Parts: sequence; C-alpha cells; structure tokens
Amino acid sequence: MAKILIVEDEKAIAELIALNLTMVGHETVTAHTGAAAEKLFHERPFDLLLLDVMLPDTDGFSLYRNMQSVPAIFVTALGETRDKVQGFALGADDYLVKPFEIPELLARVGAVLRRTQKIDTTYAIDDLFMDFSGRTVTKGGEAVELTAQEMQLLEILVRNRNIAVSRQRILHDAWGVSFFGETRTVDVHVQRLRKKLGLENRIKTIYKCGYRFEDRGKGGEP
Amino acid sequence: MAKILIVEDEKAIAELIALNLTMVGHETVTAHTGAAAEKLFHERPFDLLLLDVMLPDTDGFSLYRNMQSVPAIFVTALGETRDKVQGFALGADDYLVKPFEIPELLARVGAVLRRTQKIDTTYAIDDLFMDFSGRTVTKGGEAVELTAQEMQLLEILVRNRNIAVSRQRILHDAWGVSFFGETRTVDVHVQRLRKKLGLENRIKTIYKCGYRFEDRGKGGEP
DNA sequence: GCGTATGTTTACAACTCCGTTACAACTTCT
DNA sequence: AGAAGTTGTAACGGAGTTGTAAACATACGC
Repeated sequence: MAKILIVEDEKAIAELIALNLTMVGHETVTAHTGAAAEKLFHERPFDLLLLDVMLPDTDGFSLYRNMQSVPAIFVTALGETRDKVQGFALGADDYLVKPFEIPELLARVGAVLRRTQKIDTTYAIDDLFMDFSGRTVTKGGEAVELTAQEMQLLEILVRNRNIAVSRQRILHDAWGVSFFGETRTVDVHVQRLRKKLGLENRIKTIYKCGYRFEDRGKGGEP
Repeated sequence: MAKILIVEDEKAIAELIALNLTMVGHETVTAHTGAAAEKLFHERPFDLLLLDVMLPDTDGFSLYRNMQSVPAIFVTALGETRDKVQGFALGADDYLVKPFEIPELLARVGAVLRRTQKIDTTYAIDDLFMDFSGRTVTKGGEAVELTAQEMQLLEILVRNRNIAVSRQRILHDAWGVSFFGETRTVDVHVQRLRKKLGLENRIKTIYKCGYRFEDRGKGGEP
C-alpha cells in the first residue's frame, strides 16, 4: 500500500508503530535519529512521514523543512499547543498525541493517505486480489469476471474501506448521476458483489445510510 | 459555512469583523460582554470563537475556560507576549493582533476552520476511538456498531464535551425537529449509548436539563 | 430481428431500529 | 421523611429499511 518512514527515538514506540502499520499492509522503515532519517529520505521515496517532535539530534519540525514534499503526521507528547501551531504552519497533515491508541494511529494514517491520494491501485484482502487499473479481480488465484458496474462499485467500497459510504455517494461516484428519490439499484449490485466474491462478512450494511467494506478482523490477513 | 461567535467590546471593530466574515459566507453572532457571550454560547453551537482578550467585565482567557470545546482565535492588542503564552496554553488555535488587516483575519479564520474541521471528526477518549466522518467507533480496538441515531447523539455530546447539553438542543440537533412537550426519547438513547460504550461514568445526567459528556478525570488522559 | 449479457425495477419476506409505555429508582424541595 | 417531579431501564410493536429472487428493460453483437 504505502511506504512510510517512521522517525522516533524511543525504540519501543517505533517498533510498535512499525509493527501495526506493517500488519495492515504498509511498508515501513524506521529511523531513530534525524540524521538517519535524512539519509533514508534521500535514498528512496516515501508516501508518508511519521515524525516525532523530540529527537536526540534535532526536532521534527527542522527535519521536516527538508522533506516538505511528502505528507507528514507529527507525533508529540501531551498537547503541546505551541508545537501544533508550528507544525501546521509547516504543512503538517495531522497530529498524534502520545500516548495514543493503535486504532487511532491507523485511522489517522489511513485518513492522510486517502486525502493525499497516494494509494495503490491494487489491493489484497483475504484470498482476493484486485487491480483497479487493470480492471481484474482474482479470488484464490482464479479470475472472477465482474461487470463494469460491479467493478466500479467494488472500487469505491474498497478505496473507502472501513468508512461508511452512503448510497447517495455510491450512486454519484459509480453511476455519475445525482439521483433523487428512491432506487434499489445499489442494493442489488451490492448483493451480487457479495455473492460473486464471497464478501458477505466484509461488506457491511449500515442501516439507513449505505455500506462499508471492512478489511480488519475475521478471515484473512489483516 | 461556519458559525462564528465574535466577542469584542469595541462595537466598530466587532461590526467590521462580522461584516467581513459574513461577506465570505460565514454566519456570525456578536457579543459585547463576557456575560452575553456565555449566554449565547450555551444557547447554540459554534464552530469558532473570536475572543477579544480585553473585555469590560472579564477577559478572553477566563471566558474561554468554559468554552474550550470549540476552537478559538484570540484578538489582542499589540503583541503582548505574556498573553500569547497564556492563550496557547489554554488551547488557542491562533492569534490576531490589533490592528489587523482584513485579509489576515480571513486567512487565519479560514486556516483554523480548515484545520479543525479535518481533525475534529475524530476523537479519542479512554479506550474509545470515534471517527464521525467514517461513522466508526471502536472500543479497545474492537469495532462497536452504533445506529444512526446513536451516532448522532454521541457526536453532539462529544463535540460539546464538558458542557451540559439540554434535551431541547439534543432533540433539535440530532432529530432535526423542534419538539414540543414531553418525550423520553433522548433519555432512552442516552441509556443505550452508555450501555454499548461503557460510558456510565462519562455521560453525566444534569438534573432538569440534559446531559454532559465528561472527558476529564477518572481513567482518561488529563 | 434475435439472443445474450448487463442493468434496473418490482414484490414480498425478513429484519432493524426507534418511540412509546410502564414501572422502578433516584433527586430535590418542603 | 415524604411528596412531587425527574430519570433509569426493560420490553413491545409498528414503521421503515434491506435481502433476495425474479421479472422487466436496455444495449450490443450477430
């Protein structure tokens, strides 16, 4: 999915972050000092930076001045508002305050990546493999034929995975029409997707709203 | 766009600010004293506060202690550094030094709204993590299913955390209807929320008024 | 024009949710 | 302490929403 550079001197925290981001499918690299981070940054491209504000040899803000082309989330201890102001002025995309819960970390990272559009066109969930640029989907290695409409719908659900997508938005994004009033079209297509791909447990119905594709828990690799 | 409360005793300046913010599409309400501001604040919700530091009956900082749930920009005369520190310690989102240029006012207001509207869709309290744009709530990492109504109610309580919210206002904001007479609907939904999320100690009942979500004390962070 | 593939609507069964109600437990005031 | 009023809580049933299959409509290749 995304390549993420973690800059954090407390090794336990760095590992915790790396472990969890790797578990949800990101590629992580860790640096414990500003110098190491700069070196890595110039060696290869990253999609997101997670920067601790306090580092042994420098601080996250100074470090970020040389890396502003890439979105960043600053990690800071207990609401240091002064830090926040400085970070946002520099163009930070979000903030994470220690101590934080893992779901919060994942949500914020996911949100920034979604926002900055640095997401892949391919996804692997359970035994499903989807390539939206190539318009192919395989399940357990076997190709599955999806119609254009089904592919569109799947793409919207997967790109917004773990987020509830309203029928309104699905219609607008996949059908390109702002619909007024009633239609069961989306429902029917969702059922077909669920059946074809065995996604009964993955595509959740959000009552009175729409649907949500969930990729955490249950079946396959997280 | 946003609902902004302007607290400023110099009527000419208050009007200048209101006029310009209205022109770019915001909804503004003006108070000339701290007392008036508090009254307005408890009557309806705001997205942003513009607080003059010097007021006839109080100062902006004291005033803000009761309103900290909403982002604020302090307006102060000539760079009083002591003021700045105090304001940021309280959680100010930005500063505006008199005399200021209109474009600067608009830029800062815009920046804070952009910033806070992005961040404030997610909240972390105890082991709870809430993402109102994604319509997800997790408790200790586990997803919790909330109905539309419950989500709405939770959002209102959390956005106004540490502030008593009357049943009237809850009904108005979450149900979209100005209700007349008696109804136990809110009570029942509050109970369901408390039960589902283990918020018995967090959602306090305010006798003869409504409810207050408290995020200070007990298990949580300060 | 015909058959096939895809997309949409319909119809009804199954289900979810929400407001009400009734009563127990609590709060406040005299 | 007792009365009056307010809130907690469990249960119920109707209104509305979704699941699902099947009929209907449309587009496309031959």
